[in-house]
Amino acid sequence: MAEPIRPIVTVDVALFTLQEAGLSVALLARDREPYAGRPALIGGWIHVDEDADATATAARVLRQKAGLAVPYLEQLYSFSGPVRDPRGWSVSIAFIALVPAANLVEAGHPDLRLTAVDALPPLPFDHAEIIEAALRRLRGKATYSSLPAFLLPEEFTLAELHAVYQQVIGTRLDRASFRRKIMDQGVVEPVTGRQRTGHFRPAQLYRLTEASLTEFERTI
Amino acid sequence: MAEPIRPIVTVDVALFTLQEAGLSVALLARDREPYAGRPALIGGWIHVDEDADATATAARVLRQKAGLAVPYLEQLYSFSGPVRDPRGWSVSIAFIALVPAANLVEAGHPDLRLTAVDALPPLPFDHAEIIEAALRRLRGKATYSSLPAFLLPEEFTLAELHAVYQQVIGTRLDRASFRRKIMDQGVVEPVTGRQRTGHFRPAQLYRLTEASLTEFERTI
DNA sequence: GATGTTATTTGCAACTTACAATTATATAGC
DNA sequence: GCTATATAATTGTAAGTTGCAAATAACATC
Repeated sequence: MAEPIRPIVTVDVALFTLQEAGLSVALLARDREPYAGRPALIGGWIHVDEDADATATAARVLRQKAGLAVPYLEQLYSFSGPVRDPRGWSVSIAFIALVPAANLVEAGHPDLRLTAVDALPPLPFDHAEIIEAALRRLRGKATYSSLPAFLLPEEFTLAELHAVYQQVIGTRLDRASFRRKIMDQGVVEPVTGRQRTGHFRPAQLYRLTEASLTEFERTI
Repeated sequence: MAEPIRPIVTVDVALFTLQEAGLSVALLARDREPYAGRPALIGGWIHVDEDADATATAARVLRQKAGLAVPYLEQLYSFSGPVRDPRGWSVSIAFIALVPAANLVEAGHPDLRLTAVDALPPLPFDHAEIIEAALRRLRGKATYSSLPAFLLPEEFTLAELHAVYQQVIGTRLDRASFRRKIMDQGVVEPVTGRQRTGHFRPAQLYRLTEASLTEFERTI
């Protein structure tokens, strides 16, 4: 039996960061057809001669097209079908990446355009759907993991962490309960001696205890 | 620029059911090379001329190779890389399916072999890794959703549901707390009038209130 | 009707969470 | 220096959850 026709396989990354305008996604003008010039998710082909897996493709595409190494990269879902790409039956292995805003400004490609997730333009392919799914995952995981911390630089205050969780989840969270949870779960550790000083009482600086995602304990 | 080489794309399904031996996965002897004759996950190629998306491929493969329509089918993760398949750089879009044991016995293909997840044989490709990831997802979602209920027939007693959750999660759960949670979250509704009668006090029969997965409420 | 067994509910202590108020600590102005 | 001010961090408490144990309910069988 002859081998069936192979679909097109690409990787797309929903790269999130936090700006004044709120949670934002990075869009990049497409450099070729279809939809050349239109802003879209950062994406590209798998290179079977160099990529160790799809995650490596995502990391390479982020590096080559956006000039970035991201502190958090997670596979989201694979979108597929005959019509999502005009070139034919296709699979997009979609990823979520989180990056502190400072990294994007310093290291990011100048063509990157950050758009608040509540003010997205029309997007090519099914990229709107991918961003929607990414937001659902992001908001879901924020309720039981350290995920939102990857939107902050390595050292941060608990007040900043609190604010980031609220922005990601989209609701107000009690200050005292939030601190207790984060401390009890051992998500962060104080950076000994280091305090952020402003005009008022200085805040203790913390960092994540784990370089990777930590999930909170939960019972049924 | 020439289009890059397309990887192989297949779909693999980790089909779970519950037997006396505990949570089990369905394995099927492979009908062609590579690894012809070896038991492996149910899987197959995407047919770009008939499949609406990868989920449709998974449903078609389950129907054609296992004779089954499953009440629960969810995309798990895409596994990829140059060495997982001897034919070359490949992507497997992996799925989780749950089915009540009775369905498998009645409708399932006779070649299906059910193997307890704690007694798996060596498996071809990265199927052991896929099953491991599927179990992690299954156990994770069991703590905050109706997922394990899809291993039961449409009508079930709360004692049965309790037992299934315990088997999936792998720990003892308090009877009273479990009942309260399931009832408070509105996961099930009583089948009015219907009771399962045995030798002792008959148990109320319930069914899921939603045909699809329901997640429990949770706060950070 | 007494007994055995499973189904279901109840009571309560321990633990969590939401909300409000209090205490702590810096700068800035005088 | 002392006070005002603003943010950081903790504490107190009521309301809600969960874990554990015991009590109550309902049927079949003898």
